[in-house]
Amino acid sequence: MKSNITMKDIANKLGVSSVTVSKALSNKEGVSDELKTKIKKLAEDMGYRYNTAAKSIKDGLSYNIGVLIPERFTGINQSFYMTVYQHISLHLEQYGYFGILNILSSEEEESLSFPRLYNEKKVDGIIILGQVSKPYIETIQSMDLPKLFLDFYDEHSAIDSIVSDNFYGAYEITNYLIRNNHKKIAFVGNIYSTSSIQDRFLGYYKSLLEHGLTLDPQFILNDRDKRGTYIDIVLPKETPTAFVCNCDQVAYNLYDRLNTLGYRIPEDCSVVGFDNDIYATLTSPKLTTVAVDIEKMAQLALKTIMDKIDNPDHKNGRIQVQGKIIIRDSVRTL
Amino acid sequence: MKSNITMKDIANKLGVSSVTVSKALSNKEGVSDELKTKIKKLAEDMGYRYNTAAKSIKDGLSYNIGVLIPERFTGINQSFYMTVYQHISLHLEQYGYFGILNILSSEEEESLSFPRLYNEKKVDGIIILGQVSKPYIETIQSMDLPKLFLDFYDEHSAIDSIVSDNFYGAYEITNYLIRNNHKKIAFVGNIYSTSSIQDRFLGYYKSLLEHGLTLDPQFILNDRDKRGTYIDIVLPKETPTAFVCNCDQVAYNLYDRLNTLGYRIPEDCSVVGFDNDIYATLTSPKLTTVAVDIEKMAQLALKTIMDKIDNPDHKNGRIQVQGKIIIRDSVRTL
DNA sequence: CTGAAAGCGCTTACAG
DNA sequence: CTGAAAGCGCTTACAG
Repeated sequence: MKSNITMKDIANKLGVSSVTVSKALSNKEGVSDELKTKIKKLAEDMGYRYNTAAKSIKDGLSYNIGVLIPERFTGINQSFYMTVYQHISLHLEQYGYFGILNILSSEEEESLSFPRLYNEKKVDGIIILGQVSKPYIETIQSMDLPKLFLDFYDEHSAIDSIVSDNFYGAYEITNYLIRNNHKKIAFVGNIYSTSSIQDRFLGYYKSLLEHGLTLDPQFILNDRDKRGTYIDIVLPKETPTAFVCNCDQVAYNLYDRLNTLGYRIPEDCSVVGFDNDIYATLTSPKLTTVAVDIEKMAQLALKTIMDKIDNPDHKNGRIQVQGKIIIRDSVRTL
Repeated sequence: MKSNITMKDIANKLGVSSVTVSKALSNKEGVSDELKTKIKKLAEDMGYRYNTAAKSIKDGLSYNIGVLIPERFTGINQSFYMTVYQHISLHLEQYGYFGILNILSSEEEESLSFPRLYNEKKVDGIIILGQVSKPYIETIQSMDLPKLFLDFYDEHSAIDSIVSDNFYGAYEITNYLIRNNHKKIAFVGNIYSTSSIQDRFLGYYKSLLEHGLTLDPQFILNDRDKRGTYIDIVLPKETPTAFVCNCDQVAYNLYDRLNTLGYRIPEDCSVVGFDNDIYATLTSPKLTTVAVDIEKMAQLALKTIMDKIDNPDHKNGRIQVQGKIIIRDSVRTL
């Protein structure tokens, strides 16, 4: 099987023109059925493969979508974004597209450089998966390409985004704790860190408000520093009966902390998380949490970016995807 | 900033030819330094982006590497291959390449269809990450493209492969158990399932042989069915004092099983794993295991595939990357 | 139904 | 040092 068969090669063998071969292989009008069949058969036999690059250069599309993940979200213990990427990659199939992963290094983010993906016109659109710094958002905004934020958003930015419904998710799971007669409920997370955490915090707060519970500032527990590195969680003087953690991994960290201090879960303290990722089922007891609908987020993200490729003026604004509470064994009824 | 600036646009503005612009931007000989600087400056100002597709069509290279992962290795709880993919994606940077993930569906694997990645000439080489069926190996072999097996190999296939040193890794961790005075040591894994598991089993066996211990067939415990789905692990009549699990996830499953049956780890039973993935540190007690050098595997895989792109006759054969034992808390000295 | 011509954006080989 | 010509593999618009 010779390398690099082109339409011309097929055309020559059959004594027709490459235009005819092109039409036949892409099922266009204007070729007799007989010839069409003959061409397809020969193409198959010769091991012909379509050269996408040639098409790309014609219509200015790469048929690739870029997924940009900031380096700090790609640690060995943070499989969430890779799982999202996996779903995206799977659904790209139905659009005839492929996905290119570009991990954004911290240096690039700080020096505000464009991702290589962009400089080399490798993609027709780009999904930014995971919060980037404010200045870098401007860099992204200046890119001449359809773009979409996934799993975060920025108030000042006009860029479309798709997020899980952090606010109502946290609201509902806090309601669940209150229905189980908890009153001293702490929130675990750095509420200045990302918009997701902030929204989850506010959902938690809304639930407290609705139930006439006061928000004790001591019950907002920090889980990470400014750069996103996890820190030891410091418990307040009075131990809460329940903890709303901003994500499952932090719930996992909290389990450790509580165990070390001699508290049993859920006998002494109830804990809930958010994300329903691998940490939720690997802990003991298994974690009650809010499941993010990764499937739907990936699907919507692709639909949106494809719409924008077709029509650059297409606007979706911020779309929130509802999650659902998964009840496991980490909450006790008081 | 106008969309789609080309070299011609820059050339027109400066009253030079596009050939000169091409030379200037790629730092070729034959343009005065003065003009070169002027061209680069203008390109920057105009927001020019290089069109890789045009280059692709010239030299027949896509500057992409494909990573093919069989669907069954991409479950929510199987982050290992995604981690490997992540490392690959990171190292691709230094070659000026990008990575395209193609998850191979079970239907494609069964119907022996080429991955879409191949049919559309999207990549210059392909890394198959995770064992595929024997018939599908032949399909891969018939692909007219540099290819490499990562984390598995096939004896009949002439395709280069990079694997972690399963044999010696298992050998050494079994030695470690024996040094801790264990004598009744079981192996957990379906030894007909993949070459990795087989090799790990044989390393375990070598250790037994060397220490004059007999291999009791009842001490080979099955962990999965033919299709790779995990099954309940059935313990032998006489309980071993130690278990060599073929991977960390199975060790995790075994922990569950042993706990249910009332055995404590490591007081009653010692357990070791393989891979040092997320399961190793999320279990309690933390798992003593063999760390696979993902970093080095990814690096070698890329080096090899790039060598093959440069020279299709390049042959590496099977390369084994040494792992190392990570001692944690799941083994007790008898 | 079939095909010659032109063009997508770049590079290479050659001429001046 | 600079550029006209040809070509990579395909498609589109048009002519026959």
